[in-house]
Amino acid sequence: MFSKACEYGIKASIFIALNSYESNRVSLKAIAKEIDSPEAFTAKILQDLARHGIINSVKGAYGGFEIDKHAIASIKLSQIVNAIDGDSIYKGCGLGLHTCDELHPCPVHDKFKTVRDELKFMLENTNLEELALDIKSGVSFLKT
Amino acid sequence: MFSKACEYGIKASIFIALNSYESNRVSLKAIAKEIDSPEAFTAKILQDLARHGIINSVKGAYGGFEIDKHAIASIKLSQIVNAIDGDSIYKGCGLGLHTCDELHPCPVHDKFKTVRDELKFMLENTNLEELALDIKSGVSFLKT
DNA sequence: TATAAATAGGATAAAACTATCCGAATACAA
DNA sequence: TTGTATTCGGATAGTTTTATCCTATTTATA
Ligand code: FES
Ligand code: FES
Repeated sequence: MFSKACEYGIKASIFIALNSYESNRVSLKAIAKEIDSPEAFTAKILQDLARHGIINSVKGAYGGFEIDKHAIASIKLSQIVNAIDGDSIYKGCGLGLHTCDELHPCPVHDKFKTVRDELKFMLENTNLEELALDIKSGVSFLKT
Repeated sequence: MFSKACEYGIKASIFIALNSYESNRVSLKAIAKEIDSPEAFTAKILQDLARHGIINSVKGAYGGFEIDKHAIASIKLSQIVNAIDGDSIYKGCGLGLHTCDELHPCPVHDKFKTVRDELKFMLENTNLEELALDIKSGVSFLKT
Protein backbone atom coordinates (compact mmCIF):
# COMPACT_ATOMS: atom_id res chain seq x y z
CA MET A 1 0.00 0.00 0.00
CA PHE A 2 2.64 2.50 1.11
CA SER A 3 6.28 2.42 0.08
CA LYS A 4 8.89 1.27 2.54
CA ALA A 5 10.16 4.85 2.67
CA CYS A 6 6.70 6.03 3.64
CA GLU A 7 6.31 3.40 6.34
CA TYR A 8 9.62 4.44 7.86
CA GLY A 9 8.66 8.10 7.53
CA ILE A 10 5.42 7.63 9.44
CA LYS A 11 7.00 5.59 12.21
CA ALA A 12 9.92 7.99 12.54
CA SER A 13 7.56 10.95 12.77
CA ILE A 14 5.60 9.29 15.54
CA PHE A 15 8.74 8.54 17.51
CA ILE A 16 10.06 12.07 17.07
CA ALA A 17 6.70 13.51 18.13
CA LEU A 18 6.64 11.35 21.22
CA ASN A 19 10.04 12.66 22.28
CA SER A 20 9.31 16.22 21.33
CA TYR A 21 6.59 16.33 23.98
CA GLU A 22 9.36 15.83 26.50
CA SER A 23 11.55 18.30 24.63
CA ASN A 24 13.93 15.53 23.73
CA ARG A 25 15.69 15.82 20.43
CA VAL A 26 16.32 12.36 18.95
CA SER A 27 19.23 11.23 16.82
CA LEU A 28 19.08 9.32 13.57
CA LYS A 29 20.64 6.37 15.31
CA ALA A 30 18.01 6.33 18.03
CA ILE A 31 15.21 6.62 15.50
CA ALA A 32 16.49 3.82 13.30
CA LYS A 33 16.89 1.58 16.32
CA GLU A 34 13.43 2.35 17.65
CA ILE A 35 11.59 1.80 14.39
CA ASP A 36 13.87 -1.02 13.19
CA SER A 37 14.92 0.61 9.94
CA PRO A 38 18.22 0.93 8.01
CA GLU A 39 20.02 3.98 9.28
CA ALA A 40 21.30 5.58 6.06
CA PHE A 41 18.04 5.04 4.24
CA THR A 42 16.13 6.52 7.14
CA ALA A 43 18.43 9.54 7.00
CA LYS A 44 17.31 10.28 3.45
CA ILE A 45 13.68 10.08 4.44
CA LEU A 46 14.18 12.38 7.42
CA GLN A 47 15.91 14.89 5.16
CA ASP A 48 12.90 14.74 2.90
CA LEU A 49 10.49 15.31 5.78
CA ALA A 50 12.62 18.20 7.01
CA ARG A 51 12.64 19.79 3.54
CA HIS A 52 8.86 19.52 3.56
CA GLY A 53 8.77 21.30 6.90
CA ILE A 54 7.18 18.37 8.70
CA ILE A 55 10.06 17.86 11.11
CA ASN A 56 13.02 20.03 12.11
CA SER A 57 16.59 18.88 11.91
CA VAL A 58 19.45 20.31 13.95
CA LYS A 59 23.02 19.65 12.88
CA GLY A 60 26.07 19.32 15.05
CA ALA A 61 26.72 18.00 18.52
CA TYR A 62 23.55 17.52 20.54
CA GLY A 63 21.67 17.84 17.27
CA GLY A 64 18.97 15.54 15.98
CA PHE A 65 15.35 15.68 14.96
CA GLU A 66 12.35 17.27 16.63
CA ILE A 67 8.88 18.59 15.95
CA ASP A 68 7.45 21.77 17.38
CA LYS A 69 5.42 20.57 20.36
CA HIS A 70 2.49 22.75 19.42
CA ALA A 71 2.43 21.54 15.81
CA ILE A 72 2.18 17.83 16.55
CA ALA A 73 -1.59 17.75 16.84
CA SER A 74 -1.97 19.55 13.55
CA ILE A 75 0.29 17.30 11.47
CA LYS A 76 -1.82 14.89 9.50
CA LEU A 77 -0.76 11.49 8.23
CA SER A 78 -1.67 12.68 4.77
CA GLN A 79 1.10 15.30 4.87
CA ILE A 80 3.70 12.64 5.51
CA VAL A 81 2.37 10.26 2.88
CA ASN A 82 2.12 13.08 0.39
CA ALA A 83 5.66 14.27 1.06
CA ILE A 84 7.13 10.83 0.47
CA ASP A 85 4.84 8.92 -1.89
CA GLY A 86 3.08 11.81 -3.61
CA ASP A 87 -0.63 11.98 -4.26
CA SER A 88 -1.15 9.13 -6.70
CA ILE A 89 -2.64 6.97 -3.97
CA TYR A 90 -5.43 9.54 -3.59
CA LYS A 91 -5.83 10.68 -7.13
CA GLY A 92 -4.50 8.01 -9.44
CA CYS A 93 -6.58 5.42 -11.28
CA GLY A 94 -6.62 2.00 -9.63
CA LEU A 95 -6.00 0.32 -12.98
CA GLY A 96 -3.32 2.73 -14.13
CA LEU A 97 -5.30 4.78 -16.66
CA HIS A 98 -3.51 8.04 -17.32
CA THR A 99 -5.96 9.96 -15.14
CA CYS A 100 -8.89 8.96 -12.96
CA ASP A 101 -11.72 10.64 -14.81
CA GLU A 102 -15.41 10.32 -13.98
CA LEU A 103 -16.20 10.83 -17.65
CA HIS A 104 -13.82 8.14 -18.83
CA PRO A 105 -13.72 5.68 -15.94
CA CYS A 106 -11.89 2.39 -15.78
CA PRO A 107 -13.91 -0.76 -14.96
CA VAL A 108 -13.31 -0.52 -11.22
CA HIS A 109 -13.62 3.25 -10.90
CA ASP A 110 -16.83 3.45 -8.84
CA LYS A 111 -15.88 0.71 -6.46
CA PHE A 112 -12.28 1.71 -6.15
CA LYS A 113 -13.00 5.35 -5.60
CA THR A 114 -15.01 4.55 -2.49
CA VAL A 115 -12.07 2.74 -0.92
CA ARG A 116 -9.59 5.37 -2.03
CA ASP A 117 -11.71 8.19 -0.63
CA GLU A 118 -12.01 6.43 2.68
CA LEU A 119 -8.25 6.04 2.80
CA LYS A 120 -7.90 9.70 1.97
CA PHE A 121 -10.33 10.67 4.71
CA MET A 122 -8.53 8.49 7.21
CA LEU A 123 -5.13 9.97 6.40
CA GLU A 124 -6.44 13.52 6.44
CA ASN A 125 -8.16 13.03 9.77
CA THR A 126 -5.47 11.24 11.68
CA ASN A 127 -2.85 13.39 13.36
CA LEU A 128 0.52 12.62 14.86
CA GLU A 129 -0.62 13.38 18.38
CA GLU A 130 -3.14 10.59 18.67
CA LEU A 131 -0.70 8.09 17.19
CA ALA A 132 2.07 9.17 19.56
CA LEU A 133 -0.20 8.91 22.59
CA ASP A 134 -1.09 5.32 21.74
CA ILE A 135 2.58 4.45 21.65
CA LYS A 136 3.14 6.22 24.94
CA SER A 137 0.31 4.37 26.64
CA GLY A 138 1.54 1.04 25.30
CA VAL A 139 -1.55 0.45 23.19
CA SER A 140 0.40 0.26 19.94
CA PHE A 141 3.95 -0.52 18.84
CA LEU A 142 6.51 0.70 16.34
CA LYS A 143 8.31 -2.56 15.63
CA THR A 144 8.36 -6.40 15.61
CA MET B 1 -1.92 0.42 -4.83
CA PHE B 2 -1.65 -2.54 -7.21
CA SER B 3 1.46 -3.47 -9.15
CA LYS B 4 1.61 -2.79 -12.87
CA ALA B 5 1.46 -6.54 -13.42
CA CYS B 6 -1.75 -6.70 -11.43
CA GLU B 7 -3.32 -3.82 -13.32
CA TYR B 8 -2.56 -5.51 -16.62
CA GLY B 9 -3.82 -8.81 -15.26
CA ILE B 10 -7.18 -7.34 -14.27
CA LYS B 11 -7.66 -5.50 -17.54
CA ALA B 12 -6.62 -8.53 -19.57
CA SER B 13 -9.03 -10.75 -17.67
CA ILE B 14 -11.89 -8.38 -18.35
CA PHE B 15 -11.12 -8.28 -22.05
CA ILE B 16 -10.81 -12.05 -22.25
CA ALA B 17 -14.10 -12.46 -20.38
CA LEU B 18 -15.84 -10.08 -22.73
CA ASN B 19 -14.74 -12.08 -25.74
CA SER B 20 -15.40 -15.42 -24.14
CA TYR B 21 -19.11 -14.57 -23.96
CA GLU B 22 -19.03 -14.56 -27.75
CA SER B 23 -16.88 -17.69 -27.75
CA ASN B 24 -13.99 -15.72 -29.19
CA ARG B 25 -10.56 -16.76 -28.16
CA VAL B 26 -8.22 -13.77 -28.03
CA SER B 27 -4.51 -13.66 -28.82
CA LEU B 28 -1.79 -12.10 -26.70
CA LYS B 29 -1.33 -9.48 -29.39
CA ALA B 30 -5.00 -8.48 -29.37
CA ILE B 31 -5.03 -8.29 -25.57
CA ALA B 32 -1.92 -6.13 -25.33
CA LYS B 33 -3.31 -3.81 -27.96
CA GLU B 34 -6.67 -3.51 -26.28
CA ILE B 35 -5.34 -2.84 -22.80
CA ASP B 36 -2.35 -0.83 -23.98
CA SER B 37 0.30 -2.99 -22.32
CA PRO B 38 3.72 -4.31 -23.35
CA GLU B 39 3.23 -7.61 -25.13
CA ALA B 40 6.00 -9.76 -23.65
CA PHE B 41 5.34 -8.59 -20.13
CA THR B 42 1.64 -9.25 -20.56
CA ALA B 43 2.49 -12.76 -21.76
CA LYS B 44 4.16 -13.52 -18.43
CA ILE B 45 1.15 -12.31 -16.51
CA LEU B 46 -1.25 -14.35 -18.62
CA GLN B 47 0.88 -17.44 -18.03
CA ASP B 48 0.62 -16.74 -14.33
CA LEU B 49 -3.15 -16.39 -14.49
CA ALA B 50 -3.38 -19.58 -16.52
CA ARG B 51 -1.26 -21.47 -13.97
CA HIS B 52 -3.64 -20.25 -11.28
CA GLY B 53 -6.57 -21.60 -13.29
CA ILE B 54 -8.17 -18.20 -13.71
CA ILE B 55 -7.93 -18.20 -17.49
CA ASN B 56 -7.29 -20.95 -20.05
CA SER B 57 -4.55 -20.79 -22.63
CA VAL B 58 -4.54 -22.68 -25.90
CA LYS B 59 -1.30 -23.06 -27.81
CA GLY B 60 -0.81 -23.29 -31.53
CA ALA B 61 -2.57 -21.78 -34.53
CA TYR B 62 -5.99 -20.38 -33.67
CA GLY B 63 -4.91 -20.52 -30.05
CA GLY B 64 -5.13 -17.77 -27.52
CA PHE B 65 -6.78 -17.10 -24.19
CA GLU B 66 -10.31 -17.70 -22.98
CA ILE B 67 -12.40 -18.13 -19.85
CA ASP B 68 -15.12 -20.68 -19.41
CA LYS B 69 -18.29 -18.73 -20.14
CA HIS B 70 -20.04 -20.14 -17.10
CA ALA B 71 -17.16 -19.33 -14.76
CA ILE B 72 -16.94 -15.64 -15.53
CA ALA B 73 -19.55 -14.54 -13.01
CA SER B 74 -17.86 -16.52 -10.28
CA ILE B 75 -14.36 -15.15 -10.78
CA LYS B 76 -13.68 -12.48 -8.20
CA LEU B 77 -11.23 -9.62 -8.53
CA SER B 78 -9.60 -10.87 -5.36
CA GLN B 79 -8.55 -14.07 -7.10
CA ILE B 80 -6.67 -12.12 -9.74
CA VAL B 81 -5.02 -9.75 -7.27
CA ASN B 82 -4.09 -12.65 -5.06
CA ALA B 83 -2.58 -14.63 -7.92
CA ILE B 84 -0.36 -11.75 -9.00
CA ASP B 85 0.33 -9.55 -5.96
CA GLY B 86 -0.31 -12.03 -3.18
CA ASP B 87 -2.35 -11.34 -0.10
CA SER B 88 -0.23 -8.72 1.66
CA ILE B 89 -2.60 -5.97 0.59
CA TYR B 90 -5.37 -7.72 2.57
CA LYS B 91 -3.42 -9.15 5.41
CA GLY B 92 -0.22 -7.18 5.77
CA CYS B 93 0.40 -4.41 8.27
CA GLY B 94 0.08 -0.93 6.82
CA LEU B 95 3.31 0.13 8.47
CA GLY B 96 5.24 -2.98 7.57
CA LEU B 97 5.27 -4.77 10.92
CA HIS B 98 6.06 -8.43 10.42
CA THR B 99 2.43 -9.40 10.90
CA CYS B 100 -0.78 -7.46 11.45
CA ASP B 101 -1.71 -8.60 14.92
CA GLU B 102 -4.60 -7.29 17.01
CA LEU B 103 -2.57 -8.03 20.11
CA HIS B 104 0.50 -6.18 18.92
CA PRO B 105 -0.90 -3.47 16.64
CA CYS B 106 1.00 -0.74 14.87
CA PRO B 107 -0.08 2.86 15.46
CA VAL B 108 -2.45 2.95 12.50
CA HIS B 109 -3.85 -0.54 12.91
CA ASP B 110 -7.44 0.30 13.85
CA LYS B 111 -7.85 2.99 11.25
CA PHE B 112 -6.00 1.18 8.53
CA LYS B 113 -7.78 -2.08 9.06
CA THR B 114 -11.12 -0.48 8.27
CA VAL B 115 -9.88 0.71 4.90
CA ARG B 116 -8.11 -2.53 4.15
CA ASP B 117 -11.18 -4.58 5.02
CA GLU B 118 -13.31 -2.47 2.75
CA LEU B 119 -10.83 -3.02 -0.07
CA LYS B 120 -10.92 -6.72 0.69
CA PHE B 121 -14.71 -6.76 0.65
CA MET B 122 -14.78 -4.84 -2.60
CA LEU B 123 -12.36 -7.21 -4.32
CA GLU B 124 -14.11 -10.30 -2.98
CA ASN B 125 -17.51 -9.07 -4.06
CA THR B 126 -16.72 -7.82 -7.53
CA ASN B 127 -16.78 -10.38 -10.29
CA LEU B 128 -15.49 -10.37 -13.83
CA GLU B 129 -18.98 -10.45 -15.32
CA GLU B 130 -20.10 -7.07 -14.04
CA LEU B 131 -16.85 -5.46 -15.08
CA ALA B 132 -17.05 -6.96 -18.56
CA LEU B 133 -20.64 -5.83 -19.00
CA ASP B 134 -19.71 -2.22 -18.22
CA ILE B 135 -17.06 -2.34 -20.91
CA LYS B 136 -19.53 -3.86 -23.33
CA SER B 137 -22.13 -1.18 -22.70
CA GLY B 138 -19.56 1.57 -23.06
CA VAL B 139 -19.87 2.71 -19.47
CA SER B 140 -16.22 2.08 -18.69
CA PHE B 141 -12.94 1.80 -20.59
CA LEU B 142 -9.77 -0.27 -20.59
CA LYS B 143 -7.31 2.32 -21.80
CA THR B 144 -6.31 5.98 -22.34
C1' DT C 1 40.73 26.95 18.89
C1' DA C 2 40.43 22.06 18.73
C1' DT C 3 37.66 18.17 19.16
C1' DA C 4 33.75 15.38 18.97
C1' DA C 5 29.01 14.56 17.69
C1' DA C 6 25.71 15.11 14.55
C1' DT C 7 23.12 15.86 10.02
C1' DA C 8 23.63 16.77 4.67
C1' DG C 9 24.37 15.07 0.48
C1' DG C 10 26.68 12.81 -3.44
C1' DA C 11 28.13 8.34 -5.28
C1' DT C 12 27.39 3.69 -5.47
C1' DA C 13 25.39 -0.98 -4.81
C1' DA C 14 21.77 -4.40 -4.23
C1' DA C 15 17.17 -5.92 -4.91
C1' DA C 16 12.72 -5.77 -6.92
C1' DC C 17 9.84 -4.67 -10.58
C1' DT C 18 8.99 -3.87 -15.39
C1' DA C 19 10.09 -4.94 -19.97
C1' DT C 20 12.26 -7.29 -24.08
C1' DC C 21 14.25 -11.08 -26.91
C1' DC C 22 14.45 -15.45 -28.80
C1' DG C 23 14.25 -20.36 -29.39
C1' DA C 24 11.22 -24.43 -28.08
C1' DA C 25 6.90 -26.56 -28.01
C1' DT C 26 2.34 -27.08 -29.73
C1' DA C 27 -1.61 -27.36 -32.74
C1' DC C 28 -4.32 -26.28 -36.65
C1' DA C 29 -4.77 -26.44 -41.67
C1' DA C 30 -3.46 -26.99 -46.33
C1' DT D 1 3.78 -33.95 -43.83
C1' DT D 2 4.89 -29.38 -43.98
C1' DG D 3 4.08 -24.63 -42.89
C1' DT D 4 2.29 -21.20 -40.02
C1' DA D 5 0.35 -19.15 -35.98
C1' DT D 6 0.54 -19.21 -31.45
C1' DT D 7 1.80 -19.80 -26.37
C1' DC D 8 5.76 -21.23 -23.15
C1' DG D 9 9.76 -20.38 -20.76
C1' DG D 10 14.56 -19.13 -20.08
C1' DA D 11 17.84 -15.38 -20.50
C1' DT D 12 18.70 -10.72 -20.45
C1' DA D 13 18.13 -5.68 -20.03
C1' DG D 14 16.24 -1.34 -18.12
C1' DT D 15 14.13 1.22 -14.37
C1' DT D 16 12.77 2.21 -9.79
C1' DT D 17 13.08 1.34 -5.04
C1' DT D 18 15.72 0.20 -1.20
C1' DA D 19 20.01 0.33 1.05
C1' DT D 20 24.98 1.53 1.97
C1' DC D 21 29.32 4.25 2.11
C1' DC D 22 32.02 8.14 2.51
C1' DT D 23 33.11 12.95 2.83
C1' DA D 24 31.64 17.65 3.88
C1' DT D 25 29.41 20.69 6.93
C1' DT D 26 27.62 22.32 11.18
C1' DT D 27 27.50 23.10 16.18
C1' DA D 28 28.23 22.50 21.23
C1' DT D 29 31.65 21.97 24.51
C1' DA D 30 36.19 21.54 26.56
S1 FES E 1 -10.65 5.83 -13.66
FE1 FES E 1 -9.79 4.14 -12.66
S2 FES E 1 -10.15 4.63 -10.60
FE2 FES E 1 -11.07 6.31 -11.61
S1 FES F 1 -0.60 -4.08 12.89
FE1 FES F 1 -0.32 -2.55 11.40
S2 FES F 1 -2.17 -2.67 10.32
FE2 FES F 1 -2.48 -4.15 11.85
